Amino acid sequence: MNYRQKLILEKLAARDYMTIEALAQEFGVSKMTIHRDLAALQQAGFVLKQYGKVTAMPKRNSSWADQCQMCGQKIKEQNAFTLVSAEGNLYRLCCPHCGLMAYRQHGDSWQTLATDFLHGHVITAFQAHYLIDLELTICCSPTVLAFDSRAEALKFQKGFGGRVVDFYQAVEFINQNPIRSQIHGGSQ
Amino acid sequence: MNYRQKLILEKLAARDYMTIEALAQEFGVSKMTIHRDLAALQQAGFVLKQYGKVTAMPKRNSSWADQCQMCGQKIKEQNAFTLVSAEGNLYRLCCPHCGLMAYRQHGDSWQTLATDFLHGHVITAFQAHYLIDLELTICCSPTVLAFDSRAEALKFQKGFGGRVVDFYQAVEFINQNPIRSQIHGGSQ
DNA sequence: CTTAGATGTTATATTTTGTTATTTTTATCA
DNA sequence: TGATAAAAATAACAAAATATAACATCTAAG
Repeated sequence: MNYRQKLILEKLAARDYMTIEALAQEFGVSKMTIHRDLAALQQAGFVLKQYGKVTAMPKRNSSWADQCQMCGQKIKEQNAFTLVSAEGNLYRLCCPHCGLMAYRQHGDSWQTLATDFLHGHVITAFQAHYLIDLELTICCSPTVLAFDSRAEALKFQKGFGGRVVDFYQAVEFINQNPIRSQIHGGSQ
Repeated sequence: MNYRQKLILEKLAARDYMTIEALAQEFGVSKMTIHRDLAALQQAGFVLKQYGKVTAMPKRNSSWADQCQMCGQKIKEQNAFTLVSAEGNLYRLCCPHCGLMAYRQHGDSWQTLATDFLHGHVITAFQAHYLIDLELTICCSPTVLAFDSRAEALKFQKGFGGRVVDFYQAVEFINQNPIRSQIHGGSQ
């Protein structure tokens, strides 16, 4: 990353977004050069290029939301779900149920993280095991629980029933089960 | 380090960056000589050469984050990962899992440090040995543990399974996001 | 005088940037 | 919708800026 690219990031930190045109003007350089800078920055995961403008990727260590952006409930770390959409928006959800719904809405996500329900550690959502259709309601209904270990998920299932599925099967499950609270209508 | 090189460092401490051209002028010396000075300073880790410009390396005594900048968890020193990117930004991560993910994002980094999981001392990440695919979850999943000694990593592996790999293999492991129905399947 | 180390000069390689032509995306209107 | 125009992105190439290598020159110490 060169010095101009660093400056671009600093400018972006202050504003909401910037146009390619404006950046080219400010640095007295061609738009092509800015395009190249932004391509590099996007490659490195710092910004998001968007037809004429750039937005900064969210800083994930600041302003950690404590309300679910899907259903509004207070988020408990033990069950939390985090999603960074391809558009660069950060979503914090209260549980895999809301997390998977958000994933469905924002589809092509840049990063998706779930929390192991038993140990409370963070897991890559794609690799997690999900327990659905179980005889227990935690947080939202229909309840979905995330587990790191399939063995533990199966043990949990012994007591509470349901099915242990992978990420995409869980998304499919959410798709088929109409739910009550939905914030945005936009889906593709 | 000669006297002129010491002066270059002093000048850089004051400003954000300097051009090779300007330095050559200020010292009344050819650009080639400045190039040689900067090559030496960069070799010693004091500056960063950047096609026409030099910037000083960051001072690492400032604002030591205690939250992982990848997943947000509180950082335990025993497992911490530190990354100084080429442009001088400091990243603190909770474990090698997040550390390697950050490395993937920030690519060519100036300095990358892991912590030996058993003894807690800092090691150069490139020289460390990593245990992946193991039957134990620490901090994040998929768990990656860093060891200074390969022998100790192998002993650890005896009990908890997994594979001992080098830095680049570990990065490769993190790069892959396989959708696996079973994580702790004892793969060798 | 000889030699080692530092510096300068020149030629060549590499990187970065700008320009143009072409393709892709978005907006507009019937 | 679907056709069309406008805006923006991309690719390919040429030009400019910078870096590097090889060698020449200078200086100081022995």
